[in-house]
Amino acid sequence: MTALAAPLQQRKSPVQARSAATIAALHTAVIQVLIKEGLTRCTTTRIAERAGMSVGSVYQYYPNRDALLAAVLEKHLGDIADAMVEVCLECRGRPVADMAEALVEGYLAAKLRNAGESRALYAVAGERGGAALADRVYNRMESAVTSMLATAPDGRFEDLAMTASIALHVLVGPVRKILEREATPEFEARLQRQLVLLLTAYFRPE
Amino acid sequence: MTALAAPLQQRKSPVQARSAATIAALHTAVIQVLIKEGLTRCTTTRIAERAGMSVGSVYQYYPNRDALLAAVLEKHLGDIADAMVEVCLECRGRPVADMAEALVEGYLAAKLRNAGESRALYAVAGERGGAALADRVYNRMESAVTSMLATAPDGRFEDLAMTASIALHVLVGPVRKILEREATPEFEARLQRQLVLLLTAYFRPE
Amino acid sequence: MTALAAPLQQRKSPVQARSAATIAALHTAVIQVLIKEGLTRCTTTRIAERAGMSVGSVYQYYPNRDALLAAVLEKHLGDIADAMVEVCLECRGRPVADMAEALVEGYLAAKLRNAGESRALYAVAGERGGAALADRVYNRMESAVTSMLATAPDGRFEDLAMTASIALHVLVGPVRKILEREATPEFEARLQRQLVLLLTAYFRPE
Amino acid sequence: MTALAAPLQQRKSPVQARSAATIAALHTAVIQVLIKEGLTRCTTTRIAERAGMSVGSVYQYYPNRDALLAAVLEKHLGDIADAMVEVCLECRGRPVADMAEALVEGYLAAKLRNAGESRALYAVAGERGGAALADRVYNRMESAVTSMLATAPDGRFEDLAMTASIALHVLVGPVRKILEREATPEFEARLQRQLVLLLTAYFRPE
DNA sequence: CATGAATGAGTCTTCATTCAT
DNA sequence: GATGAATGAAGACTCATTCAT
Repeated sequence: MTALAAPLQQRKSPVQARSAATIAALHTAVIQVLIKEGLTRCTTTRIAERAGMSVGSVYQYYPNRDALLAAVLEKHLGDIADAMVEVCLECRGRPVADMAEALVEGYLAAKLRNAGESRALYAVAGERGGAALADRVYNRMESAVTSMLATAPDGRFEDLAMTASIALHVLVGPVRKILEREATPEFEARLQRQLVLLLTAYFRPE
Repeated sequence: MTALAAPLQQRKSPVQARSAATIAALHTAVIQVLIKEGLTRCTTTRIAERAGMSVGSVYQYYPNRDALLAAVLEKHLGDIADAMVEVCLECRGRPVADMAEALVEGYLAAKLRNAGESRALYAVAGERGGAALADRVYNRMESAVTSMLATAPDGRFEDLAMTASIALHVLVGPVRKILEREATPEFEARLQRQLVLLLTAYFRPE
Repeated sequence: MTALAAPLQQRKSPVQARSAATIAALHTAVIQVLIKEGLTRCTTTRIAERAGMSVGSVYQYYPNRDALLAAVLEKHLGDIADAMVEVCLECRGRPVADMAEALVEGYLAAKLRNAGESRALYAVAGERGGAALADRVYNRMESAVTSMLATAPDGRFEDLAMTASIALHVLVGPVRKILEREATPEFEARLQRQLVLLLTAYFRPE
Repeated sequence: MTALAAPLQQRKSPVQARSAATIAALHTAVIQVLIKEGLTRCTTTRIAERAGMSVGSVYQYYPNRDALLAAVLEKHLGDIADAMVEVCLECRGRPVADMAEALVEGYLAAKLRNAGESRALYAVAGERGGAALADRVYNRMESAVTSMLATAPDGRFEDLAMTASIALHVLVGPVRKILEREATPEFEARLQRQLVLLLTAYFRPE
């Protein structure tokens, strides 16, 4: 994989119904192969086989391997962003402690919902282009968080946009740590609690 | 690359002096090729060429490509860990605000010192085994941070080890964000300040 | 393309009118794709798309890709042969100088009328079977030229059939040369004049 | 094959001795596969197999298939040009009849010496880039012929350079005709005689 | 010890052809 | 008859690794 950012779109859109199912099957297959074999061995052949179709068909939907991987990553990140945006909308006007909790819980939930998928895609995101893609998605989340924070009755923000950005990126590292090992639910709970404390303290200093 | 975790050690240690220089050249070459060509095109041949030696010689020092990449990643992370451990030792007994500042500044400095290298290695770290390797290194840093925090006269830690772990991992996301784009020094300064506020607030709640 | 000579004929002849139009569209499409993409990338799908029909329909008219290409080549050569035959008929009984001029002018005109097409088909003619096909067509022209030359009042032919054959093949090289580069009209004129001189001298030695 | 003209040179030049032999083996293999299988089926794998080496080795010497084919064509044409240039040098100052004969005989000899090779390469020359390559080589021959003709005591040339060019290209068609079928020696002799007459008449009109 | 040519399995990608709709 | 998605064999090319020199 070289230029993940390149052609993200599918090639054609065959009969919608079948198309959607096929694409879903493809994405699932990518995740599975990624988990089972790793990025390097996540070849078009293996993906097609796993998805129960021929290699040629893969190329009916995506112009090349990179585009397929990028699409899967984009979908994954997009889903998370969607979840976060919703969380942000729900918490408007609430105190920062609530916001902190919602943010942490929402992000953890979204990432852990498909732990395997999340884990598998770190490799894809590390590739050329993966970062740019992630960046785009994170911007959407930052906007949502920024808007939400602005409505907090008890927030004190010296640099609102930056605070929102940090609040979000701060979650990335710890959550990845959990994902990379097999964390116990108990450990998860401790971590979650600490992250809430962290953000709450950050949002309402002193 | 398939199993980054595999054989991390070099094969032999010829006349120490030459060996060290060669290995250094190899590591540098890996970084350069990684930056210029990306992980996929970071081949043994290209690395050897860049390092001014023959492919065969590479195999004199590392059993295979993965081991070489892993060694480079390990060295990179190790250097950062070293820097952080030192920072932690220096700050023992100081107030948490100082610790927060030292931590943030130390990490940022270490990562940004070789921004290209840091950026290039994200892809390697995303591969199979990269996470395990990172984990090992982070544990060392966590210990150092834990020890340091324990000496803070004004700290209040409900869950010290976890706090140390989070304090560290919390820096990962924001710093990566900076690295992935071309951030202005001004932006870096703002980010750094916010991160210090974040950790300070976290270390001394209420 | 493997066996150009294979099945040269179309499969069926549906409502004649539509059929003819479709086939014409197909031939045009072949030429266009050939010019734009080259022989290797002149695929059935691309041809069909260019011709505004589906791949399946192409197979309604030709059993396979080779047959289609062969048909186009045959048509091209056939048209040229037709033009030459006509020229030959018109010049019966005229002096060899007139014949030489008519031959040269006729051939040049026929080839240059669709310079792109002519150029594009060289690749097809180079393939297996292309030569055999060309041979057949050239025989027709040779006959016509032979008949014509036999009526010349001032011709002196030691080996009439051979002379006719050579008179024809002699034009091939120079004309191809013109086609392959972008020749100026002025250059064309010079070449044409020289070819007339050549043939005239050949037809009436001493 | 798409851009024959592209990278004509070999990639590296390994130890000269072996290199030369390997390249020769490769060229021979190309011709053989071309003859046996045709251009389309003249694949890198088949060439390598025929040459008794692995595919990888082919790429040690040529950057891609096109470059290899182009090199073979270039060598072929170059050899012919060499022969023709020599012929031209030998005939300086002689009467045009001698020149005509030398030209015809030289070209025929050069082409028929390796009839199979000549035949096989028509397809390659038909591809994109083949023409440009041929053009370059023909220019060399044209110069030689031009120089030679200028020394003829009995020549009358209205347009010397053009005459030389035509004299050369005029041979292309008829010779190809002979090569494409299995011509009898007797037929060859007749053709040769006629071509000599043709050029002689052309060089010394009236 | 160093070198770098040779190997050949393994990748991605394309395309002629078929056939269910 | 038309359509165009599916197929999968086949091709070009790469690259980790070895080993004779």
